[in-house]
Amino acid sequence: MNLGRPREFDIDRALESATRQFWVAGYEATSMAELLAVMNLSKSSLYQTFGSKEALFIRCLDYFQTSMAANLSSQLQSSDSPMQFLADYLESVIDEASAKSARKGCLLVNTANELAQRNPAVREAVARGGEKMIRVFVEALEQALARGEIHSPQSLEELARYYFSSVSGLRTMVKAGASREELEPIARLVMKTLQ
Amino acid sequence: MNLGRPREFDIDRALESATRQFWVAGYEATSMAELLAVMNLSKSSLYQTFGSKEALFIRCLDYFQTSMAANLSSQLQSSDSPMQFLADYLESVIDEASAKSARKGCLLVNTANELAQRNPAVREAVARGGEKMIRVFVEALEQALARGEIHSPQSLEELARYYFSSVSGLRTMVKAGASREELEPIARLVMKTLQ
DNA sequence: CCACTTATGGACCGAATGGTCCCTAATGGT
DNA sequence: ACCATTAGGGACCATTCGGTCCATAAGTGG
Repeated sequence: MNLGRPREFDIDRALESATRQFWVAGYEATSMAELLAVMNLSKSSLYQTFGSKEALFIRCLDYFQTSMAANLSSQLQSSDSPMQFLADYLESVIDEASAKSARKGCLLVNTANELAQRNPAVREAVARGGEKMIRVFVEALEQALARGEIHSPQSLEELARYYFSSVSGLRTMVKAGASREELEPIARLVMKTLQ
Repeated sequence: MNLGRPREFDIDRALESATRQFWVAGYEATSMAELLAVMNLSKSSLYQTFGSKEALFIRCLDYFQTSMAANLSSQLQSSDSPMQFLADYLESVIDEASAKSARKGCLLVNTANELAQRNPAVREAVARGGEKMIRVFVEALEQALARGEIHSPQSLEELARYYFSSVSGLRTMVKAGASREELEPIARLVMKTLQ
């Protein structure tokens, strides 16, 4: 039984717009006014549905996390080789360096740096998302191991964390303005370390 | 000829206080009111001396960069071995993970992620600072090479950038709440890659 | 059709934002 | 002594911030 006036907007669409805004500008630099504009909502709808800026942000983090992990998983599945998948992802990070559009990076990494350590709820959401990404990387490494493409004595868990950390580092370099020429050798070293 | 009433505060001391504040809270989340408090200045003094929040911030970035590079250099000099110096620095990053106090990371890395790509002047200041740190790392690697502690065929420049990127990645992991146990294996992999 | 519930638009809010301005204080040069 | 120049205290400013509230609209179940 669905009582009351029906909602006129789609929550997921609204979340997607909000997520993009937070992604580009960060949490602090995004105002409620901007969110209302991109989500195309009235103030009361937003507050009634999401409660507060912070609550909305955490919803966005989870939304991002979910779609990001699904995306990565499907890319892994459709990839020829798991190691190639990992190399391709590094490459896509580097591609942002020469992109004309905003280098927005990864919302989880941005958030980890901006306010994860100041806000416990945010930190947990970031940790959840990071863990999900790492699970995908572990899966890729498992496949690689089965194919004999990995000879490292490290645990796959550790390798996946190393890879995730390396991605985060590359992302920081991209944001700081590093060039593709500077980043490529780094990515190659990372891939070499995995094998 | 020094005309006019003499300044009653020490610019470097004021910069140091401001830097610490930006370091802990980030740019957006630091208000002028907080800056006035920690710098112990009146509004007019601050605006007369530094011009604006953004200009002050860039002064802070340069202040940070200078003292940071000097610090690293002296640590390298007083270290037993250059590779040990690099390993120690990674360890100091990891130490923050178990620290009770705020995990403030590195102001340059924080800034790269928060607003380097939105603000060109800031991006340049961050790039300057990053380059300075990389110079120290290159120096360490040169000493290590001379001692025969490096066998990698990579250029030292590339290795130094790899190392810097790895530090940035570790810092992100720390901010996201990773534990020392998760971080140690990453640091070991990084050091292994350098050799 | 009515009662109830939920959604929406938008006026309104106090507090905080970064920044300006003016008046007075303190110095050096002449 | 006095004037030019710079420093400092703090009132003041428009704007923006995140958030609340209320009247009205739009549905559903009885």
